[in-house]
Amino acid sequence: MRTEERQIFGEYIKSEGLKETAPRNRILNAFLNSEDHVSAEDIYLLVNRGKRKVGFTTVYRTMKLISDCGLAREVMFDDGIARFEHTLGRKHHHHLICTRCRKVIEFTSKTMEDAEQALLKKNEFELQYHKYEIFGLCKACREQVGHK
Amino acid sequence: MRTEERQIFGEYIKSEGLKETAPRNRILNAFLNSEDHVSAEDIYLLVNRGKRKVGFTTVYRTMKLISDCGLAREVMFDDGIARFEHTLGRKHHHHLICTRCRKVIEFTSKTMEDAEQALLKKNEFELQYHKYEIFGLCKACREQVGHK
DNA sequence: AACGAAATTGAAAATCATTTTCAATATATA
DNA sequence: TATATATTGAAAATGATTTTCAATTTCGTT
Ligand SMILES: [Mn+2]
Ligand SMILES: [Mn+2]
Ligand SMILES: [Zn+2]
Ligand SMILES: [Zn+2]
Repeated sequence: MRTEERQIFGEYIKSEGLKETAPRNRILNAFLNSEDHVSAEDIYLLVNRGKRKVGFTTVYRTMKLISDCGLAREVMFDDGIARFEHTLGRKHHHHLICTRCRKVIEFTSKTMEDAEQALLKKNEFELQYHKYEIFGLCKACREQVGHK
Repeated sequence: MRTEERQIFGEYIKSEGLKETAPRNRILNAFLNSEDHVSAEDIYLLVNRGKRKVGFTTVYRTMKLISDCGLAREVMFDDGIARFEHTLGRKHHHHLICTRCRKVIEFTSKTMEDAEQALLKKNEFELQYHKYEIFGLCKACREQVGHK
């Protein structure tokens, strides 16, 4: 499984004159088997469930490679912890983040993108990247907290 | 000048059983005389231009008081440095940030706010706060960099 | 005006995610 | 297999912010 991703990573490694190693493959596997928005620590824990250990440093370095070759994107919410999400075959999107249970809902909005285009034009601003994050309570948490 | 702000701060200090001190007043003055989006370091430098020195710790602590009493809001862009902006009499807004010269343009958009409302309703999500930050090149930088 | 309880100050140490350093180890090409 | 080059990971460094704590200041009460 995840043949395409592994191939992209392998080719990137080769093209950069880097070497294929066991730690790198284990980290790539952990990431490919993970759900969205995993931190370096998440990966570190996933990768080190067995006997052989991989260091934190290598996790950080390899997640950078995985990002650089186009398989992941680093997102930074409000807690100072970088997280990685899959990018292959995924569309650009933004996030609704539950401050209680940390659930993340992804969204896109044509209306908003259009409004942004107009805004950029009006301010003669050239977009490089943007982040739109909405923090609050998800449905489940809202019910548990008793907000109406 | 800035009578109202000083009064709000003074009343907050009193109501919390805190004490009015020279360092606090100097930091408040520096903030009140500053433009938007100043960092703790900015305030530290402004406050320490003269003879008497105020420590970094006190700047951080006092900026928290200034925020807590409603005169400032802490905003965190992409560089890991907290900045403070004035809130008294200002409307909610978001930011266009030039990655080259660090100029910040504030904006609001009724269209976007409406789209967000629809999004929140659709996802049964209760808003607490949100951030919308657009990074790119301002007009001046675009011209200097030679982007069309 | 002086007293004294309580708050404040700021230098230094701690925090915490992430990065850098560097000696030991692994990979890949000849 | 030899060798050049890249990788690893423990430990130290980083950098913004917070915490600690002994010395100092504030302010209501004598
Ligand atoms: Mn996402
Ligand atoms: Mn602003
Ligand atoms: Zn939730
Ligand atoms: Zn600019």
